[in-house]
Amino acid sequence: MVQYPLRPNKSNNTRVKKGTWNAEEDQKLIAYIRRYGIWNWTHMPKPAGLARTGKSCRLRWMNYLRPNIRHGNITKEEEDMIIELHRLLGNKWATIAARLPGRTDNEIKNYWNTRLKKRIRNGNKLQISSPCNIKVKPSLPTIDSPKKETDIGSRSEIPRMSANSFYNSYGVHYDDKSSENRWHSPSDMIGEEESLREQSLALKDFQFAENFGGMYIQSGAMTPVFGCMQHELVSHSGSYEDFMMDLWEK
DNA sequence: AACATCTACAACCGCTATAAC
DNA sequence: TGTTATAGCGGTTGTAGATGT
Repeated sequence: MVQYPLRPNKSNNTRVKKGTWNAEEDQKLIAYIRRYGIWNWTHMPKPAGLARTGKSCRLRWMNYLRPNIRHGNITKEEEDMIIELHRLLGNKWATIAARLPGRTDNEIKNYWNTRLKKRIRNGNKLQISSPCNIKVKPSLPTIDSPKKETDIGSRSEIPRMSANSFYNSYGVHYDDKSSENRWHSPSDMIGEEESLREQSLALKDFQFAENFGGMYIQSGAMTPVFGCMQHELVSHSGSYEDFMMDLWEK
């Protein structure tokens, strides 16, 4: 869509392509991540054979190529959730996106800016067809820092560990040992029923979902830092504190 | 049919947070 | 403690396609 010319990259004098990604570039990025995983966005483009910045690769992956992205129209239910969550959180697009499985922050931001905002501007009240029953509670403290009540929705709500950027940025985990040699996705691993259960959790307990959302939605399939699989996250029967303690003791 | 305007959305940019050194 | 590298977020831009005149 957006077409930009190749520009010289100041740092290494290579030419960096900008603008819309084509199918060949998508294939290169997918193939590379399938083979090597995501180790460093900045240094990935060159070995992947892409004349793109790491930032551009990350954006393309996160917003379009990542498994489990839902392409297509926003449903009425999703719209209701966006409206309600925006009312509660403001422009915290990433946080709102974490409540809507398969939707990206960019997509939600665009939807708001191009459709919903206009309705407000025109003086039409945004009516929610069915209440979402979302309650915002004071946040739980994170592992390494106390929580402020006003900090709802910020990135700091995701439990931090030394390698936090690892699971934050790794949209997926590819298991070479898998006999089927294919991507794992939350629905692959935990099944539709568990996926629905997770969504239900998200609605029932905002904060619980906040912490799960950071790991589950952003990391896609697995949290290697914790050494546990997604189905362990969603099937944990105890409280959030119990869950975190279990992880630390592992 | 030709042109103007609008809409949707992919992708960019600048900034901040965090980790590593 | 300061600096640097990296990832992530939110605001904004640019353009293809749709719609209106």
